[in-house]
Amino acid sequence: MPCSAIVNGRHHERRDGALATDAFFAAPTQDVARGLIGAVVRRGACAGRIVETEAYTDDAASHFVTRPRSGAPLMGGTHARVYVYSIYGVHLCLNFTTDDTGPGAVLLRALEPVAGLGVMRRRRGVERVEHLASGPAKLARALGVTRRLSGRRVLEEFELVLPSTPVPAEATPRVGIRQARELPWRFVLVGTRFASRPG
DNA sequence: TGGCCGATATGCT
DNA sequence: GCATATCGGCCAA
Repeated sequence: MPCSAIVNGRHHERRDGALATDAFFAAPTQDVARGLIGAVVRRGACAGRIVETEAYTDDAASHFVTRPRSGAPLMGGTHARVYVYSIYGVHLCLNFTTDDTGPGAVLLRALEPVAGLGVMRRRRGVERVEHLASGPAKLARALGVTRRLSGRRVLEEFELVLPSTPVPAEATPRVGIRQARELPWRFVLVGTRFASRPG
């Protein structure tokens, strides 16, 4: 979705922002989670605006702690890598690893679909656009994520365009966890209809 | 090797 | 709002 900045000799407003770099993911995990709100992530024909994320570090709910064999190596040893995990047997969830000084990953929880809606509908088996990627496992399925992506470099598997103008986001407790519920490390785009649940 | 639990989704009341 | 399918990952034994 790149668009030229110059048309007919005049500068037009840029709708797209900067492409993310590996350095973007080296920052503290909460900053990366917050910074991804409003970004557009693309994989193949499918793209969506990120409207909900969560940060995980070395807290008690983090896979760095609860999955020391499968999750910790990526969360603790890398940034700008894909971390895919399975949950409840039949679901996959998509994370990007963060923080070049310690363990961290951001869970992508919901997208506002912007391209490839037909492919997403086929993969998900639902019609309503609000339901295509309104949850972490729905999102992973809509984008065609597989376990084989885990460990790959994020920017080799996805195109990621960061917002060009500030985007309002709200911080809330994370969803579906029992430990560390008090930490406000879930970020939701203000006013979106595409989150897994209200802010 | 068995048992428990989970960063969920879906369908039904 | 609530029940439950389903199985990978982990650990105790």
